[in-house]
Amino acid sequence: MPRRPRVSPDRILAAAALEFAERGFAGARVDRIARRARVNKAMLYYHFGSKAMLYRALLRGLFAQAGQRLEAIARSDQPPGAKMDEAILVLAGFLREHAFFPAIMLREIAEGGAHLDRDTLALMAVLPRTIASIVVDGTERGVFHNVHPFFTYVSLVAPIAFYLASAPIRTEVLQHHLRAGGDTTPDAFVAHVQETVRRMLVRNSADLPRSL
Amino acid sequence: MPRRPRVSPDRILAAAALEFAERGFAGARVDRIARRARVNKAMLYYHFGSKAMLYRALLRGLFAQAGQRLEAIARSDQPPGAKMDEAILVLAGFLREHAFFPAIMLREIAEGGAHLDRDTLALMAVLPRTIASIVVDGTERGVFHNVHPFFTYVSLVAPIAFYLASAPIRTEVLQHHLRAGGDTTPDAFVAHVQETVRRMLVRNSADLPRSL
DNA sequence: GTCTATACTTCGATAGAC
DNA sequence: GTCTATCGAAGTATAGAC
Repeated sequence: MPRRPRVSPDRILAAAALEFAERGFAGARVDRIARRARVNKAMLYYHFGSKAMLYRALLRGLFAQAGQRLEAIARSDQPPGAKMDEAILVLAGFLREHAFFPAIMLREIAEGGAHLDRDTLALMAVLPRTIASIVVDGTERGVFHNVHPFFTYVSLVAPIAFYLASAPIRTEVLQHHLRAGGDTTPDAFVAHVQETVRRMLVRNSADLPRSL
Repeated sequence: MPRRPRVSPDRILAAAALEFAERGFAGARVDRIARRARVNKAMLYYHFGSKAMLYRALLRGLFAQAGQRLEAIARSDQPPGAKMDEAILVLAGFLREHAFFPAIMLREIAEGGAHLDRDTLALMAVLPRTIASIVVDGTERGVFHNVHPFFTYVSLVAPIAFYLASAPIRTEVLQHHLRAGGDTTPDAFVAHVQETVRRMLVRNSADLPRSL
């Protein structure tokens, strides 16, 4: 059973990810994507049909994978607090593995989903729903403080995406000697978000790690 | 002393704000901005020189105003905890007054400051620096837990900008019956961020409001 | 300061050979 | 499946009259 050649589409998707992250949907140039993928433009259209379809194919893959990882954690057999800790770690890990993804997320929020179809939107909605399910579970079991499930999602995904996507502008600001941000590492920031969410959700201070 | 006519430039800036927020720098169309401002394109170029200069003029004004409001709070005579509470309220208030601003902020982070000059970058950097100064002050006075000042800034600005900018996509998701987010209000979300940051910064649980 | 008409460029997409 | 060449639309910017 001969498998279809996957190398060309995959290289195009990888190139598109970089281009869309750096320039946004409107700013991305199909010629540049093709060149970066070392494929000619006609090939790109042959595989994906249009710029918009290429964009959606990219986002579907990204959100599907991220959603699956989070859902696995939600299904796992751990106390809610541990699930939340791991969810933050895994989501941040996914965004760091795909360094172009944070910028695309921020842009897509700002864009209001203008270039997305129903399917892609549905895959995107898995993320907040999964985090919300962990929050609801913890609240019902009485181990979490009563916090709005969707607010919890925003409180963790926004800082992570914002922090990771802001690396270029922080470098820019540093080069101009404007000093805002200082020295930080992604590891430290993810730990900070975990700690923040723990403090946000904890019921009694006895459960808090270290010194509150 | 005759003052120059400010109505045309102001209308152009207002129209540009909407266009850049909805479509981003690359997606924005100068024709559309001119039409929305009810001036012809030549007028726009007469006042602002180019699309990029118009964009920068808009961002300078926005960040200058926002920065001034935050700095006034930092200078005020209040305990650090009250300053932080008010800083969040005022920053969120500013973003809500200028409903197009959150989307522009997210886009500019993703863009890596590509269309900004040194001046605009400097005005932008005032925001994290001012929040950081409040955190450092509170930590030195011993009323705040030792949290990274820049992390604190990201932890409050990112959720607020993300939440406010996500209104269109949340509406979109709701219309497709995908249910993620549910019923929320900006007021409730801002209160949530205040509470989150309080819990993040508080030293002893006795200082925590309500039941922790 | 304000307008119309247009020059010049870039971009998404496709035709058609192999 | 892969390529070259190119079309037509859309975009930024400006010339030049008033």
